[in-house]
Amino acid sequence: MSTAPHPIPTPADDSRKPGPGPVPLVAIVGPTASGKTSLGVRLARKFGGEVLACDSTQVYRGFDIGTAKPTLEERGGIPHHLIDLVDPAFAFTAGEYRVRAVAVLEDLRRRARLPILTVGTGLYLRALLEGLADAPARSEELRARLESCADAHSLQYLHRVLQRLDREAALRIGSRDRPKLIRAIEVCLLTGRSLSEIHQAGRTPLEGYHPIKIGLQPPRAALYDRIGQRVHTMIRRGWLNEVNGLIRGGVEQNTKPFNFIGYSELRAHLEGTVTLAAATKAISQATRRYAKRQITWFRKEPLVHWLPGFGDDPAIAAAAEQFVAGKLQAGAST
RNA sequence: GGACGGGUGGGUGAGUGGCUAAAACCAGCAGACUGUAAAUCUGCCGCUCCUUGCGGGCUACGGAGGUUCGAAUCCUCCCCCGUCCA
Repeated sequence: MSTAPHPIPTPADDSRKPGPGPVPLVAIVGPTASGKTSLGVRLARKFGGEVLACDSTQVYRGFDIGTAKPTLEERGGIPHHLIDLVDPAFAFTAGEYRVRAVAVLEDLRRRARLPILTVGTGLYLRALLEGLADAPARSEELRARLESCADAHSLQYLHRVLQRLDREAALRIGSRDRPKLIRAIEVCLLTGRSLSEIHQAGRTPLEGYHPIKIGLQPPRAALYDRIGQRVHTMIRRGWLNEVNGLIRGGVEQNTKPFNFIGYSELRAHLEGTVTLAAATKAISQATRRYAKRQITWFRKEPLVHWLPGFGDDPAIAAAAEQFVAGKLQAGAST
């Protein structure tokens, strides 16, 4: 047992907070290709749940195969939420995700269904569960100015600007980390307060849910192997056609989802710049690096019950079911 | 058979006598990350020892010898690869 029990509300708590008590929420974390989708559907079937994707890429309409969006068949009749929310030109963010996810959670609560999150994007899970600081959303105009400022001068220049605005953030953020520099400066200029100050003020965590977190941790070599296979499968399923359709449909090359792993590589192949073999190799490699970053992030995630294999491995799935059943029972008996 | 070109650390590849455990890039590993996060950034990356230091030892540039205070770098022979000529 790698998780500590969740705090059980005492009568005193209940009297202070009238209304329905905390409700369980299952989150399956793990790197790409670890079998989260399959496990999510299985748990949903078993426990009367619905799946919520927690993935920054699956929210984009039209980007299906490359983002490993579950097919209708894979969904097995289980409702899936937080998929296909926006068009490619839209810059979807963690803040936006939180708002949408909370709405879905409330809906499931009303209908007494168990939410099951399949989490590929650690930041989004954190934004949902722990909240984000009270910082403003991105401002496209301001960012455009900061971007051109970075181009005109240098990233070092932006870093010096940040030093003046927010010494602490400047120490934390590398002088070559463009997106983070820009966000920190953006927040300072928008609010007149420093990002560090805003962070210190704290976050507002999600209330009324107690998370049951399961982590999938297949052996590294097996995971890398499966990633390679999956890239081929995706191509066999028509990923190239998908990319072709997006291009012909007028989706701009510089939109956010076109920079997801695979899309730019396949676009290059369609334009004749690289062979399919080279593109495939590059995609597998990028996916492996991505999986590694996810693993690094999830290692720090608190209170995760780790299982040493793929989510579609029957033994692992059975262990997950057992764990969730135990947690649900413990929660129900209070 | 002859003429060239080449064999460098997991890969590509720089390096022509000391500043070289050997550039750079890739792969790999580890880490960071509060509104672009499938993004972005950072560190490590021959082995080993300790008093963890711009520290010591060992091994390393196809192989074996040699020249030299000192060689991945020069010489000799051998092996292998590529291109061309027969």
